[in-house]
Amino acid sequence: MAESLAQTRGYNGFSYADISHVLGITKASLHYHFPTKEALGQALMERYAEEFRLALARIAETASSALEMVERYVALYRDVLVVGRLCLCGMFAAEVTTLPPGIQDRVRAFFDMNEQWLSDAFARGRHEGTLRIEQDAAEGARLFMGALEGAMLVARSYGQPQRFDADSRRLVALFLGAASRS
Amino acid sequence: MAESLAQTRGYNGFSYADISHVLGITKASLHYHFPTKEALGQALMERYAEEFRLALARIAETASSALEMVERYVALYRDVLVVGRLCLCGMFAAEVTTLPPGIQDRVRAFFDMNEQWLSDAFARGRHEGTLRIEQDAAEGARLFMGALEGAMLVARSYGQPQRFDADSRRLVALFLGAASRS
DNA sequence: GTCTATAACGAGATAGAC
DNA sequence: GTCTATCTCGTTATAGAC
Repeated sequence: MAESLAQTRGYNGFSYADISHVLGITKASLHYHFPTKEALGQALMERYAEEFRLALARIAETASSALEMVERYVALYRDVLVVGRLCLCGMFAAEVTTLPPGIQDRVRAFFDMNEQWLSDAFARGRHEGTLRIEQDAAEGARLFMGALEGAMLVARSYGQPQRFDADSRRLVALFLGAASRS
Repeated sequence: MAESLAQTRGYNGFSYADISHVLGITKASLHYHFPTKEALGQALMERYAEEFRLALARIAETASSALEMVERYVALYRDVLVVGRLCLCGMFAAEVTTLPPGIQDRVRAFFDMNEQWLSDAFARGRHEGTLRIEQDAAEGARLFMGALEGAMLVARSYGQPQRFDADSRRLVALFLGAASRS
């Protein structure tokens, strides 16, 4: 599928021919659905962001603590890493200078959404008394998201998801923890 | 220059033609110096890693504290970000599945070198009593390096190096700080 | 070492039949 | 919607003159 190829090889690393082989249809048929590669890239980003948005909403509704929210957030990333992919937006962010502007905008919008959600999670942690870090929740959210993207990037280049696990555990522990045992 | 193009657009985002235009020579002449793109990519990685190695050695020799080591390490990354580039290895890490194996190896070797150096810096911080984090220095080094790579990636997609500055300041503060004022 | 010229291939994209 | 056929362009790479 196109999404998988984009997350594995990047926007400049896959072609209409690659997708058509996997799907068993011709390039011309693909162009019927997505006239240009820009349109294809936009559709990919749109769907990816929408599914991620839904997943985050589900977590926010059902999680019983800020810690659980963040741990399940990390698991979303881990799930794509273990199958050899990167976050689609992390991948596109690396290639951003070569992307059509319409796709660049969507990359930033995805990051914005993630930062907002994490910011809410950390604010909840503060309310619960489990936030370990004194700082502004929004600023912490940026650091956290960037650190996760980087941890994925490096871990995948080694083919070792465990590297991501170690990093993400430490990272979560830095931000949130059990309430003080008083 | 080829290095700049690779750090800005990625391995799959530049061509012999791009470089030849910038250098004012023909593609054929470029092929005389670098017969294949794989050879060109390897040469790029080799030089980048060697210059980084020298820069790190200089810092380790002249820095007067672990905090200064790490701050100057962060400045190395910042310097490439402010001119719109990524760390060459961060970029290549995103494209790693599309790279010739000989280049993949060098990407990992670069990360290994960075982790080792940071690990030494944190060990020094522990010796000085400025290490804030209880953990294994090597594990902290991985988290730190990955977080910096990710912070660059995200900051550049916004065209805002200040994002990187905010993240890196927080990150450094998490790991190292002034000695307790006792 | 650098050039012109060209090969060989894959990319994104279109026309038009079915 | 999917196909065959084709186009145009950019890519890596080579041959051979200067």
